[in-house]
Amino acid sequence: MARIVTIRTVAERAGCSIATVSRVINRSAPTSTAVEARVRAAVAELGFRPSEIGRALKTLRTRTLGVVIPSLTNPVFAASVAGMQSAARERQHTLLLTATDYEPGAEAELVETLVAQNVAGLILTVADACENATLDLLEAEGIPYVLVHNEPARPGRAAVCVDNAGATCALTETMIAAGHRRIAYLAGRFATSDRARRRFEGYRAAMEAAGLEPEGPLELDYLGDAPSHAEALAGLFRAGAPPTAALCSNDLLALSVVGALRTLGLRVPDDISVAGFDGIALGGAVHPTLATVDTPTRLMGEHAVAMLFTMIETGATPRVEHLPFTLRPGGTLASRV
Amino acid sequence: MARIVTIRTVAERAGCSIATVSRVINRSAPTSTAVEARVRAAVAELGFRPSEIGRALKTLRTRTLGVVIPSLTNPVFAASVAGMQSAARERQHTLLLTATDYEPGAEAELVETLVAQNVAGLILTVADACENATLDLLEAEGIPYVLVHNEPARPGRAAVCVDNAGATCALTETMIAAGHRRIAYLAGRFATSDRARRRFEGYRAAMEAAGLEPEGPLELDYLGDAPSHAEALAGLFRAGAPPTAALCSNDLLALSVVGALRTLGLRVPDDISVAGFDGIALGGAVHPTLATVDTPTRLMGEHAVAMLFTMIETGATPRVEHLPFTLRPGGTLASRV
DNA sequence: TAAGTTCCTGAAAACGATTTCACGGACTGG
DNA sequence: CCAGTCCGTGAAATCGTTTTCAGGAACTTA
Repeated sequence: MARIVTIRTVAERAGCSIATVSRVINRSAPTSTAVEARVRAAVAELGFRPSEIGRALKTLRTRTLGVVIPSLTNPVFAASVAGMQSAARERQHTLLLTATDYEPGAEAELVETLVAQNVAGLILTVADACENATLDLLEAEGIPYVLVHNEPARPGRAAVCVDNAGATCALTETMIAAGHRRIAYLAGRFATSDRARRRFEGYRAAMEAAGLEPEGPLELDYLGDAPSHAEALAGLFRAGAPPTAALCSNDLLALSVVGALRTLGLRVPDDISVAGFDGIALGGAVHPTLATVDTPTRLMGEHAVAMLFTMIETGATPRVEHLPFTLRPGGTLASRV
Repeated sequence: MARIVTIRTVAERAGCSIATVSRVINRSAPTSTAVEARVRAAVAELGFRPSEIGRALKTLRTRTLGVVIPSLTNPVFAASVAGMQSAARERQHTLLLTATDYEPGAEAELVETLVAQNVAGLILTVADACENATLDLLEAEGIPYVLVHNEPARPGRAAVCVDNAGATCALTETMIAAGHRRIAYLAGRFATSDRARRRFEGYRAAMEAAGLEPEGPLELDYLGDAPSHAEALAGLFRAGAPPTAALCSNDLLALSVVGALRTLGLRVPDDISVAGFDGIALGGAVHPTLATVDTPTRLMGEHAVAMLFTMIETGATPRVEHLPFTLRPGGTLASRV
């Protein structure tokens, strides 16, 4: 039923060949004004839109970018995808979106699916940006890609990210300056996030620089709910000297931790301070507001698309772009001086 | 560079024709075990994946579903897209995702783009499901689509949604039962959401049934921030008899309103109760927790995909599927008895 | 006027798959 | 042993574009 009007229909109507129609549509070669007018009229009357598939088959290039993220449920990824979508739309491209749902083997499979669709390029957030056979494959095949959120240690991989270690270091220094000495580090599962590892490094560096003993990390199930977190956290306070502050590897975790602490009868920030990482919008809507590292999530998505396009068009060599972060003060972080 | 290995390469390697390779891959016709083994070996050795584009051109049908939503930034839409993605993946399909960013003319343009890509079907959340030229166009072209979140008054449009009016009515009744008499209704811009209108109807019905005077709706800028909301809300309380409760047309608005009320020096729920609609996860993470209507957002996305597939495969006639909602009690809603 | 340019146009060959059609070989049954 | 079936296979057409190549008309220039 759909797509009954092809370039051939238009050519017939305009009384010319399909080659000429193609030329008019793409302005790929000069045409006489008379013919051009007839073709444009025919296109309008028939409501013709060239099939992206026919075009893609010939050129072996689509106007589509493949996206692989862990999950849309995390507002961080949702925001960066929103940025990608808007940047892609500006360039007349669309997004082929896939999510791994934190399933280990899914990355490779999804990338394969996307490559089979001849995407012009890929934007990914992966579990591990260093040892990653899938990325190696993309490089071997010469398919351009950009990482978002990931911060590859190894050079040669294109990425848009923040300085995770530096930001966490700065945040930790702020906590230390506020008088905290025993600061716990809570992380989502390291296995699914090299970012959590980088952030932990920043925490450790700051603690050691201040002559303090870094703890943890205490790994919490990323997908866990507040009750399961409460149980895990209770252990921290059975010890002789409980922490006065908890640094969480991301905001979603931090919000869950605040809730869990509340169920344990602890007041935030009076009994314990909490801080997160990411800067999701809702951190500012809750009470007390969440102290965190504000990262330009949406902008990261936009920049990733921009970088991907320059790679596609100019064959530019991959590079890592660090976007600025800011420390966002919040009610969950109190002074102990 | 990419995709140098085609079905022809495989045929050569396996010593047979491309037709046979196609048959083996798709099991579309019986083949001798010897040939089949050779083909499978060749496929594996060469790492061949059939081009979706070549396939699509011949069959005029892709394994892709087009999605149009207002914005990924709203967790409601992010969650339903997550559901779509997972349901689509189960059926070996991918999502071509687009967002209007609440821009009025964008719907038509995005649908056109998606149709040009020969999507197998579309899933949309539109501003107005009744008077909608874009949907009429899809019907005229015979392209299957399913609405999500929208609740079309007019029959003949496929949709997955909740009973917006009924749910709001039930929520309003709960508030009335809790002793509230003056209940304000706060809505995002009606222009961009027929859902907000349906919900308001439910509120009005419940108020009138209880012999109370419905108010408003007070339209707040959906994209506005807490300060701008605070200003608008201040007016409500300058009047002689301020409301004791505020019903918001969605959770994001409700959270923002709670924050705005706080800046006005009003305590929630002591001075005023607040309730939302949608049931976003973060409503349960804040303190006090947000009273709301819990809608199965992710499930709606999954069901939309399921419905779309039955329409595609069996040509089933469009129908509206109502999913159940539940009233979620929360700390923002206090009793006035 | 003849020859050489330029410019516009159309015929036809891709691109990578699916699918129809026909053919040959290996059966089966009388 | 022959006719009739059946099954596996390959050649070729097809899907909707873009692009190359060559030809013809309309010029310019000598």
